[in-house]
Amino acid sequence: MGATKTDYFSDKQNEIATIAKAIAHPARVAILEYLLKVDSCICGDIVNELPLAQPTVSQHLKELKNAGIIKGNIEGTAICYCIDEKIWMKYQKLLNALFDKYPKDKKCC
Amino acid sequence: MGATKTDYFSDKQNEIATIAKAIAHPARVAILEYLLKVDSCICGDIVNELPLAQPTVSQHLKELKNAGIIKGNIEGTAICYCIDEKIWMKYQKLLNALFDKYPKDKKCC
DNA sequence: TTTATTAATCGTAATATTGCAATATAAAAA
DNA sequence: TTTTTATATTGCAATATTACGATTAATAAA
Repeated sequence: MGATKTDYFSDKQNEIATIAKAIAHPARVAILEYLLKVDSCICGDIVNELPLAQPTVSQHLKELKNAGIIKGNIEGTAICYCIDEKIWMKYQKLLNALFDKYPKDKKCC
Repeated sequence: MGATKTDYFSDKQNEIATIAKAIAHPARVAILEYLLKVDSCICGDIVNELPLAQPTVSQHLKELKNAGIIKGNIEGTAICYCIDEKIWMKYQKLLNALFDKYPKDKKCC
């Protein structure tokens, strides 16, 4: 098979899995860290920052865009990428909500 | 290809990607939420909780174990699963460190 | 010992992901 | 218009993931 049975799970469970999937590749982590570091829109030098071919980087950018994490504005020939603050905060909250569920008073193990 | 070029990225970037990958499936999110909800070691009823076949659940449990997130103690015929608190907290911190990098005073977009 | 019971492993099919060369697209520069 | 520059898309090969039936392994119960 290979296809995830998303129908069997709740919307929230699928959403968390989708967020995690977007971050589940070191190249995409590197892209996000770079966007966070430069603290501005990046026009064009993302490909030069990564040790991957241009089509590969473009594909990873597409996945981040599909997840809503980043957005791109056309700026002449280049495209200006940056993190979507609203979605970024939303995803942080969703992941934290999962991690915060750990009980304060553990009863075993 | 299909194989991630982990050599090209930093240990931290790979680590974050690995954590995210472990959570990047709704079944694994469901397993974690269940373990968090019952707040105790679970001996045997994880398979019944999920809408997937036993070998599939076993495989997902294996991935969570490989990521270090859960641990299993043999308890008679059953196996007692629970979340590894230390790793759980560590992963929360690592993900939060990434999300917290968002600049307080954004300069563009 | 024989018979459940529970979970892991094996084998395999279907699908997804990763990566890149080649090509296409679109806008700026000459 | 032609050329350059920057990014996207296509097509494909290699590998990974997801899922499950069949089987195995290990312990408990009869």
